[in-house]
Amino acid sequence: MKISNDNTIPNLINNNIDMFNNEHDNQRYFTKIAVLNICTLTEYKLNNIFDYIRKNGIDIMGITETQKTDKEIKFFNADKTGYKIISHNDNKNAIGKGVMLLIQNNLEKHIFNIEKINGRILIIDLAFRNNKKLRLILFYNLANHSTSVDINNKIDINTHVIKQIKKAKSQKMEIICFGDFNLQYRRFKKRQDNKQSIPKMLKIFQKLEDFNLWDVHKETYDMDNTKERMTYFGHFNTRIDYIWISENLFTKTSKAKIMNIRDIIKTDHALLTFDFINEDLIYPILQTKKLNMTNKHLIRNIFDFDNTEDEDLLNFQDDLKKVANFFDSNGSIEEKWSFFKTNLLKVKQQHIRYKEFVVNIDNGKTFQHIQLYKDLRYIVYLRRKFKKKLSFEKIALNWINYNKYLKHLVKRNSLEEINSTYLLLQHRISQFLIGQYVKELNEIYDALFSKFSLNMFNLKNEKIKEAIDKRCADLADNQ
DNA sequence: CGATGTTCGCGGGCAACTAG
DNA sequence: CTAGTTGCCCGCGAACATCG
Repeated sequence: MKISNDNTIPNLINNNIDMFNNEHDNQRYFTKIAVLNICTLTEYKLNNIFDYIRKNGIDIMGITETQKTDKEIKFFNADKTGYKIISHNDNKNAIGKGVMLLIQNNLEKHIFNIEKINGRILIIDLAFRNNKKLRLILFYNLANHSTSVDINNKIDINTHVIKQIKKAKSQKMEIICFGDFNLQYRRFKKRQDNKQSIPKMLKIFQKLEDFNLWDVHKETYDMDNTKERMTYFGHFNTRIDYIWISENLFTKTSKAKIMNIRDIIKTDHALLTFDFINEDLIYPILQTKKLNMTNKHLIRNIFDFDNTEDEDLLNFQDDLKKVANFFDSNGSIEEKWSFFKTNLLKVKQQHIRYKEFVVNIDNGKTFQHIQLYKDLRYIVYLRRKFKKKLSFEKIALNWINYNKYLKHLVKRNSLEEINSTYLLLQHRISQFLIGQYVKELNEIYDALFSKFSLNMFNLKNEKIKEAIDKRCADLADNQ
């Protein structure tokens, strides 16, 4: 098991934020996710669920098999305080289908995209600061697969899910894929271990693993080596409910549980929960984008015939002739190309020396990516937030994080003259001093700007000098 | 929702001008 | 000479747009 070495430890900063909102102690630090097959939703059950999630501080709760239309759920008389309901079902034929998501109000406003498929899949995309995105995929698969039609439908649902995961991966989103899969991992594993062919239905597990998603409960309980924990208690007890999450989330997971809450809510499934440290996801420390240092110079290899020994050149020609005999002039253009790539290039690399050639990326065009410019933009961004009432409140709440970053920024640009300003020393900020804060931000801005323009000036001069030098060299060569 | 980019109108600052 | 007027430029922020 590979885990990246990001050992995020709870720190003082976040504890302070907790104190700020003293409602639930850990709420701000951990985000809790749960999923339950409700086995037909009723008004009574819904109220019980709300009661339960409020008590346990669950942020996002997935419910499967509601068997109720969106309208019916809308008119349930339930105390929804603090949460929003997003339900989805096939409104013509709601039986045996229906998924629903209960999401905390302060997370709900981060939603920027909702997709609903076949009354069985509910996809919700959330966006957070710093280009962090999270995709929730809640799904409830067909329960029976006795007929070939059912099997095909089941596979169809699976492919939908896989497609959406693929899309999310390509957009670098974190993924939580959870729900009642109605498929047993155990069966997949057995087939795989015995090197038997895997039924199409079960291939979804293969895909999930290929996408580097983790079955959080399997890993937490170490089910591969110990006894399996069941999630469904019917004629046979089986494990068919899962929460699969992307690697980054998995590394930040603190707890994962399979719980029996059947004495509170009547259903034949267990409740699955897990929580993760949300520090870098939902309440991040503000940062501007990091510079991509690896791409600063493009290194290309160029063959250097002039400096290659004569002997090697002769060998090269001999080998080339030998290889050329295998060339198929009737082949397609792709075949010819791959022939060239695999054979000729190989021979060339064997005999001919090559030198490294560094391609400089034009700095003038990439000035927007230098740290100084980013910092400059950051000040503008911060100043704007200060001036707006709503965003000011947000800043006030998270001031310690902003303050920390601002201090970093000042230090990074070694703006000594700014170091002792009022703004940087405050642990709390007051709305009555906004004018003062903006003034000080302007000071920082001015200092940064003068540095920036100096930088640009130097850069420009360098380029001019470069151009002149080059011309001189050309001139000398020509004479 | 958040990040980023773009457009556009407003007002301050400044210079040139003008009326008293 | 001075106080007020006009016109212009520029920077800023609000608002809008776009993407994911």
